[in-house]
Order: sequence, then structure tokens, then C-alpha cells
Amino acid sequence: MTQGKAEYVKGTLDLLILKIVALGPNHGYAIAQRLQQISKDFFQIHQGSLYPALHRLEDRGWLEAEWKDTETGRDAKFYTLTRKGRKHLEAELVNWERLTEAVALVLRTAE
Amino acid sequence: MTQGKAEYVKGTLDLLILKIVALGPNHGYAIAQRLQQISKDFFQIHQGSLYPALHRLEDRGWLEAEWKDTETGRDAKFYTLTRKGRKHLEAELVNWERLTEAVALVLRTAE
DNA sequence: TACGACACCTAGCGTGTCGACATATAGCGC
DNA sequence: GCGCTATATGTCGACACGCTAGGTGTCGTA
Repeated sequence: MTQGKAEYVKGTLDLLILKIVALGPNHGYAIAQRLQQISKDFFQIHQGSLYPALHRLEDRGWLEAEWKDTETGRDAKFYTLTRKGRKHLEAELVNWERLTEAVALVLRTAE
Repeated sequence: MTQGKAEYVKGTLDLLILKIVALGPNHGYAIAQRLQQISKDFFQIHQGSLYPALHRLEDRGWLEAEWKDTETGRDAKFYTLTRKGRKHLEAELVNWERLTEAVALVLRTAE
């Protein structure tokens, strides 16, 4: 049944991560926190989804990683959006908009 | 890369099918056509997605199937929304709304 | 010293979508 | 009658994604 819990991401995870990183370089753990916070707890990204997604995005050349220290003095892998990643984000934004419009068209249909 | 072509349904297929059937009993082939037409060609449901989806929805008790003749005199399996299916559709509508709102929250974030 | 929060990671599983293929009938032009 | 297109249903294998469940290690605090 796709889940078993409550939160689904339905293929929007890449888009969301790219958007968060576009706000400024950040590390995985913090990205998940921001996502949860901004979405008012709707998105609760599990680590088993988060890290594979980040590696995926890096493999595709949309993110770049660099080890740095956090404010709290721990090692963390900071991700930055590449030029390619920014272009892809823009394309994904358009795609998402088109998708939601198309769905809205169907859902608004009465008869 | 999620696709390779152009159209993705991102887990909205069940919702869309249920909605179309809610407009009136219909058979698979026609459901796909209506979906394509209403969405102005955005959704082009492949047969390899359509029929498994219909069987899934039937298995879960959200749709009921019955063989009938179409207007053009061919045999076709007409699907009807069950009471359970209608409840599920309503729940899915709320879920979709919540999801899009949450995504919108993230995407609107500037800073 | 024990615990929770921080921060990273992987393996295995379920499931949904797609592409390709298979089947069959109705209606049309030739 | 023959071939073609549209209608109509279906299966199968590959693949990508997200989830569960496990693992490592550090820091701060009670």
C-alpha cells in the first residue's frame, strides 16, 4: 500500500531537496529538518530515503558534496547546488506545476 | 531517471482513476481516454499502468467490475465505484490537497 | 555512565510505472 | 478476402523509488 504510516513523498523528494539546497548549502541531516519544519511536520524524511536520495542527486551532477564542520563542531557533508542542478530544479518546478494543474483539471471535473 | 519520456503520474494514478469512475461507470480504455482528454494530453496512461491499476483498485474493494457491451458493440469491463471506493476517494482528495500545500510551502520559501 | 540528539551510512523489501508484447474484434478501403 | 487502424483487455520483466531496519561514531547533559 505504498506506505503503512502517513507521509508520502510521491516522487517529490528530489524536487524538495534541490529546493532546500538552493536556499543555501546544507548537510543532509539539516536538510531533512528544514523540510519538516517548513512543511509544518508534513514531510518527515526517513534517513533511509534521505541519504540515498542525496547520493542519487550527487551522482547525477545536480549536487556537490564537501565535508565541513557544523556550528556544533561535528563533521558533516555539505551539499551545494551545481549549475546543472539549478537548471534541473527549474525544469522540475515547471514539471510539478504542470502536474498539479493537470491533476486539478481532472479533479475539478464535475458531471 | 524516473522516466525517459515525458509523462509521469507520480502515484496519482489511483486518485485520477477513482475520480474518473466517480463521474460515472466506465471501462478501462475509455477511462484512459477521458483522462488524456480532460488533462489536455498531459496524462497518457499506458496500458501497462492502466490495467494493473484497475485490478489493484478492484482487489482493494474500491471498484467493481462488470462485463457489458459498449456503444460500438464491443465487450468491455465497466468499473463502478463502491461505497468503500467513494470514501477512499474522499480521503485521497484530502491527502493530495495536503501534499500539494506542503510542497507549495517549501517551494514558496525564499531566503 | 547512560542516554538522546546529531550525523552519516547500507542492505533488503515492496510496490508502482513503464516498455514490450500478446490477443481479439469491428469497421474501413481496396 | 486482405490488410490496416481503432477499440479493448491483458501479462511480463526491468527498473526506480521509498521504507524498514539495522549499523557506526561523536557530543552534551543528567
